[in-house]
Amino acid sequence: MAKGKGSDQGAKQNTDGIGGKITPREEDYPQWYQDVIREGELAETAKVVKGCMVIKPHGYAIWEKIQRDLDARFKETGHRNAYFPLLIPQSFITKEAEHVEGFAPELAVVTHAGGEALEEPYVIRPTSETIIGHYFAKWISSHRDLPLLINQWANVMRWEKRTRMFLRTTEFLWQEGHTAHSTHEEARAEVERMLNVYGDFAEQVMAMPVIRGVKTESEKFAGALSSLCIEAPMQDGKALQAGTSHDLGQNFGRAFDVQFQSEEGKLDYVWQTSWGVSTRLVGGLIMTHSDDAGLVLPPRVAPIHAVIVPIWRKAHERDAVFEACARIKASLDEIDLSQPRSRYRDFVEVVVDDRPIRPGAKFYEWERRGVPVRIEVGPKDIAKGQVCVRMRVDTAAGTGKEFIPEADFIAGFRGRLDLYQAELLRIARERMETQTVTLDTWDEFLAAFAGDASVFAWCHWDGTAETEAAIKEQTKATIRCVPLPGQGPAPEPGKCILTGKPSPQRVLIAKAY
RNA sequence: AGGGCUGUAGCGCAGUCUGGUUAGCGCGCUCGCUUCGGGAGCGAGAGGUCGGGGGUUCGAAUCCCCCCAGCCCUACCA
Repeated sequence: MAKGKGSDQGAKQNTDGIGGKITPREEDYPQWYQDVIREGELAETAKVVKGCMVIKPHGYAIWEKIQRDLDARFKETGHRNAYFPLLIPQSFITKEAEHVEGFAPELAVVTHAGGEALEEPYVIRPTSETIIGHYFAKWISSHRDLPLLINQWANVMRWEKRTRMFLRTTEFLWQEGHTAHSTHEEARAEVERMLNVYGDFAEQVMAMPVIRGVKTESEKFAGALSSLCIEAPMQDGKALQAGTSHDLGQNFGRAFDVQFQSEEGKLDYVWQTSWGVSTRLVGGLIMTHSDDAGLVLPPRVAPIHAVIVPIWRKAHERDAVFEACARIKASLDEIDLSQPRSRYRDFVEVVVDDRPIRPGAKFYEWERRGVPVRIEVGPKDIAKGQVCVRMRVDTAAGTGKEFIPEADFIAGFRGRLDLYQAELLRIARERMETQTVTLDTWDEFLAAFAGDASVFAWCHWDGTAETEAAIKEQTKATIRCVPLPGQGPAPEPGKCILTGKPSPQRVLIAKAY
């Protein structure tokens, strides 16, 4: 076998041992996912608490990036943050019939406090519709109090049977928007508006393409009239429900007696919505971009944009190299990455890795952490007034080692990040296209979902829950959503892929996380 | 919740079947010297409730019981 001359050959032979091993995706995708999280120092399983995770600083910093961008978008659309109790009186949960049925199996309940049994147990919130409904009832009495647009950043707990880091943990961090409106039309507009906020965020900030759609009756939120969602394709062809936006109708308004007096003086129940995204997004980020060398981060969610690795041998070189590193960092520090009309200013985050270990070891480490840009500064570079640049992933934003005049590099840095961001989205979209198929026969369908395989399949469906369940039972694939206008193939009638009965349009089917 | 696999140092593992002195190995970690543009070399070190509890035994990482946790497959699930 011919030996590759590229450095990658040597690297592969040494992946176990120093640091941990990252299992290649083709070998074992779930193991790869866990390896990336461990080696990227994103999180670890709590172990001492079932199903929970410890989010480590680098992982949490990504969540903070996500939070900050979304928070600005919520405020931009008129929402205000508030905070409600973690514990909810058990009786609240039971007030909305469908809601309690949906959540009862996964509730954690506090039965004792202060050394005594509680008269009425508290539920640890799995979501806050009920307790927020209670307060909405107190806050709303007139149409002048509407719309009421509230968001909460919080943790919630759902006792899931099976957990996976970031994707489904017992406790997770999220935001939940809760709004109340005087008409159903207005509430529906809000539901759509926030779904689009999520969709835009996923694509623009996370560089994660999504399909926007409507959940089927069996997949919708417990207690909602309907649920909109964004579904993101992962590298293994499975779908990740990355965000949901629910039309709650008047269900919770009735359950919690949230009434308002209209302009005409009539009493009516409010129309409510709720919408949320969670730390699951971090899992989606990992499975959208990362590779066998570890984490890959789009610049807009990267806690660190660039790492500078000083290269030197002799003591007298050291000072000059460190000085150059400090100068380059200072120049990069000044670069403003803020988006137009942003509520917050964002500057380039740079780390100079001056630890006394060999450069190669640093390269591997920062690659595993997903830092977009690596800069090497050595005596030769200083002599030539240049920097050596290597992007985390080869794209149009940069390929291989580039040697660039320092001033040009600084001047082009923001553009480089923007292009890299765009390239990651382009690559993800291309992959989505290759994973997306239009299927018309059940044989094709069975083949596409054989074993552990999954694709994004556009198929006709007769619209019945029975067929939906049959598809799931036979293939483990589920109807992810009925696409919104502009998503997926243009609607045209056809025949259900399983039953042959008439279908008005194709729906998205995939295995799901 | 059912089935399977697993739990020994930070990470990855051997040892368990067939019980027996101070529980090993690789990497990582600490110190020293030489090194430093893709995971350095040599030398000297540190680091362990063998997941937890109970039992059998002269003696348990090893055998038995219970529990906890993780991974995979079902089932369940915004």
